[in-house]
Amino acid sequence: MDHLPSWLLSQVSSHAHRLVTEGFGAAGARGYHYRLLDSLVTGGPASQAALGRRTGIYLSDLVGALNELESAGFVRRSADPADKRRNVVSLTAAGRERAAELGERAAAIQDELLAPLSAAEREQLTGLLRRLLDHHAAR
Amino acid sequence: MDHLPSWLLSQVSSHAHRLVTEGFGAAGARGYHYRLLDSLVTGGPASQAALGRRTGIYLSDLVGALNELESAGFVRRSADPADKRRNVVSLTAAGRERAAELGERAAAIQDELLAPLSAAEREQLTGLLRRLLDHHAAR
DNA sequence: CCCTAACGTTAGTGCGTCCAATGTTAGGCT
DNA sequence: AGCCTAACATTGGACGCACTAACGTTAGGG
Repeated sequence: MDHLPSWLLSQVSSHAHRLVTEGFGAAGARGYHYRLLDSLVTGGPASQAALGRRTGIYLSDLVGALNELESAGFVRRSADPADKRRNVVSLTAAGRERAAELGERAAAIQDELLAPLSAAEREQLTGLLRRLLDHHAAR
Repeated sequence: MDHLPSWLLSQVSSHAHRLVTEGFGAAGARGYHYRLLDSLVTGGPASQAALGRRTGIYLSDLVGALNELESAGFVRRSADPADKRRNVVSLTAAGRERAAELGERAAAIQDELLAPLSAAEREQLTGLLRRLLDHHAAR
């Protein structure tokens, strides 16, 4: 069975997931929080629908995650004057700090996950994964 | 964010997971079933504890998965005469057939998942993943 | 002979992904 | 203008997988 890439992938991903939930969990966060904050940092404010497209998170799950981030003061929902259907989600100052904090944790997690690989191998891996992702993300 | 391997890994793994659950789900199975049947084919009969070690499935989850496989007639639990604590889990004839059927599906899923990669690249990928897995599986 | 460890089982948690249904608002078509 | 369809935010639910805690039973070593 250990010859099948999907098995390997799921096993490695399971370890990765454990590292991520441990690392973020120790800070009282989870994967969705980081994904959202990071997307807001690099992509700017956006409606929830746009945020969902950017992060790959389902709209229904986004609601809950944003509720958590909002009541923690990291994020703000404001009505879009140009389109009353939309909430414009943006970072607060605290949210920007939080994003930086979680970013550092993410880097540490990265390092632990990829510990056995050289820098060149890490790039190889990300290149291959990226191509797989691009292929499948295109539906 | 798309520069972080753990993000890539989780995204790719998410697509892989979707393909797997779709592929197996269409046959009324799920990942645990295939993992277990395959492990029984390649590793022979074993106690549940040993099976858990071989597949990486938690003992507690194994119970449920084996219940499903057993009531479908694919697997048999028999008391180990040498150790009354153990159940020896073994394949039935139907189970062997089922394993072959799911194996074919697994191969098709593989192919779909790795479609954009050449044979050499697939080996590169599995090599890298395997090294990550070995590193982290060693606790 | 007792203590500890291994075994199988039950129950419950958490995260991430996904689907279905609802009410609201925008925008295109006629 | 009015209608219809699509987009948006939200709720409530489901499932797969990983993981923990607790329990009773049995083996085996000190």
